[in-house]
Amino acid sequence: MFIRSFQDLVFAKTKLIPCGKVSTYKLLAKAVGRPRAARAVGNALNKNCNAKVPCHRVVRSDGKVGGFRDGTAAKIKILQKEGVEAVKEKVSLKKYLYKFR
DNA sequence: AGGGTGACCCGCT
DNA sequence: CAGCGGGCCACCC
Repeated sequence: MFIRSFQDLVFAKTKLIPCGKVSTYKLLAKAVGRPRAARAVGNALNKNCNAKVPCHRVVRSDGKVGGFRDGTAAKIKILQKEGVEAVKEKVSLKKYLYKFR
């Protein structure tokens, strides 16, 4: 299918995040060509949390897990299942950060 | 068409 | 180092 909007582009990139890794809203925004649209990225994921899109693997640039449609706690729970350790709702980007190229 | 919202980021205090 | 405010962008009403 074809990408017809900024949102779809965000989903496409989010799907590329491998299991056990995480990415940030800002990096995602940059990957889609809108380095300043980190906010819009979060908005997009919030309205389209599909099972095909691992939106739970997207965290804030400071390492905080950020928010989640089903609750921050649930997001952390999933991340831990994936193998990502979260302390005080924060993850080590130095270890789990996945960079786009 | 205009205004308000949101899973954010950066800078200043 | 932590907290507060403003700025930015895309989507919905």
